[in-house]
Amino acid sequence: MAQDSKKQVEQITDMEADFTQWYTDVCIKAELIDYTSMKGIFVLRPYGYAIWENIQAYMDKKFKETGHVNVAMPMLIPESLLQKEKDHVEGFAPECAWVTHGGSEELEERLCIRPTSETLFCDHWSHIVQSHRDLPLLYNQWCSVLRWEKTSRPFLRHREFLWQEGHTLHATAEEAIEETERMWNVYADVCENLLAMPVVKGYKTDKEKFAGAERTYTLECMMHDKKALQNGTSHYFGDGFAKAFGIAFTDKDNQQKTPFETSWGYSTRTIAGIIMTHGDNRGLVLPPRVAPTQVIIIPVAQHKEGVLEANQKVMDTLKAAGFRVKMDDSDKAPGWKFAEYEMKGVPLRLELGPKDMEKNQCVLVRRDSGEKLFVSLDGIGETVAKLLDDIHDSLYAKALKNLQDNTFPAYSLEEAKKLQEEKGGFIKTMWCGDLECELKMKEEAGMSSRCIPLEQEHLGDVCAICGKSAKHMVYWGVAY
RNA sequence: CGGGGCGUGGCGAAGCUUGGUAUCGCGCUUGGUUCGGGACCAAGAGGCCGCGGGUUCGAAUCCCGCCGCUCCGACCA
Repeated sequence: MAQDSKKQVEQITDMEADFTQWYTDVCIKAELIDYTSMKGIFVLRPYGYAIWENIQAYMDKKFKETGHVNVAMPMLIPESLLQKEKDHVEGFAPECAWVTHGGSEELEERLCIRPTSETLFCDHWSHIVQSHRDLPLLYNQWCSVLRWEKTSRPFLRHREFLWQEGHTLHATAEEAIEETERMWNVYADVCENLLAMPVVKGYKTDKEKFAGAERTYTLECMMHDKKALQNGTSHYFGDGFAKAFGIAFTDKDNQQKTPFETSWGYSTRTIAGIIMTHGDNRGLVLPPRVAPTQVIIIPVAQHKEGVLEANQKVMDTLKAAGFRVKMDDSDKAPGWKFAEYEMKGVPLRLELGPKDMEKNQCVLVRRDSGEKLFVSLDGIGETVAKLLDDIHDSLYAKALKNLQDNTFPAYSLEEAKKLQEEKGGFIKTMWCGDLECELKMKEEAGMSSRCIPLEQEHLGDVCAICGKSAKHMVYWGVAY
């Protein structure tokens, strides 16, 4: 037994010993991802991709319910197009990859592989928008984008990554702002109700906002190591892009007007969030609503008469009830299977052997708590449904506690620095709104502003950094 | 882009100091015994030792150059 448990811990580095290594181990050993011969470009393996597919299915439904349609834009952006909006090109040009040749011939104009598609949507819209009757345009696309990052890590920062990018165009600023906030709320719903990840909702400071945006709304999550992960952003562009691209429409009053734009994106980065929010030293812990397999059935003593049939019957019942269920009837030892599916984060394990068959019961084991339950096979569907909901709720509660327990107010730069060094997490302070203070916080305490939360608290009247009159309460933290 | 670490069957490593037939564990294949927390026995398969050059009778090992991965910084919607 001692040897067995030793073998288990050798598989995955303890997160307390080396959080970074733990994270990488989980990504690889849970078979989410594989490295390729290209730096920063990864294979999403079937199990990892299946998580994304579940997120995709949930989000796509929400997008369509809120009136959006999917489109497919080109992968390449001519340099001249990218350069039309000044802030935008300054933000993205340094990390663009360029296509310079077609076959053996050098191109007259080089083409950027899309790092994001604002410019493509704008160019397209400038062709098709004429009347107020053409608005709003509520578009979304599922695609991959390329950003030539200097350092990369699985899910957290890829050079190529999968995401969705929504782009919308509206007749009025009010409508566009409403849309930006609507999609921000959709993202919050995804985080909380699908992924069991509590969020801090707020908007970015000027320093941290998206290149070309007037306002960036963000969702900030806290990871197990108390670092911040930005999980979904929604941008209000005003009419800046529309003006730069010459998009105009004739309004009801026969006046030429410039429309207002939004964009919002959510990427596979969220899978890093799932891992670092819920995972433990045995591996991945998946929230039930995105888990590719919600219940893994492990027949015990499967060579004995009737065991496989009994297990098959339970699987059929659960499948018919709409659960994602698998049975592992391979000839591996049961202990191996237990460890394997724990590493892969399957929320519930169902064991069924001869002893259970006699009693018309099975064993259910929760991945999140390890709790072992002996339950009747009658009404197994209802039992599983309730347990999966319980697991979701307790994962959320645990993550929320981590967020709350590690968020601290500070009233001076010195205090913020000390809190960051000793405790980590989110530090909230009052702030005057000046860039210099933001830079000073980064310089002295190593923290960037995470967001100006929607729910403001009055911690005092003056900026914790410079002592001048305060404008907002800000969350600070070390970010991924 | 700066600093550290590492490149040897699928994975993890030993061998390198002191040059001389490619080793070990896990995994994989086949057969058998097992089966309620990572089973056991037996027989097998699998290698441009990261790449290129040099020294040498002979290089995984020594020398020069390059490439890649990884961690920590800086940078990053």
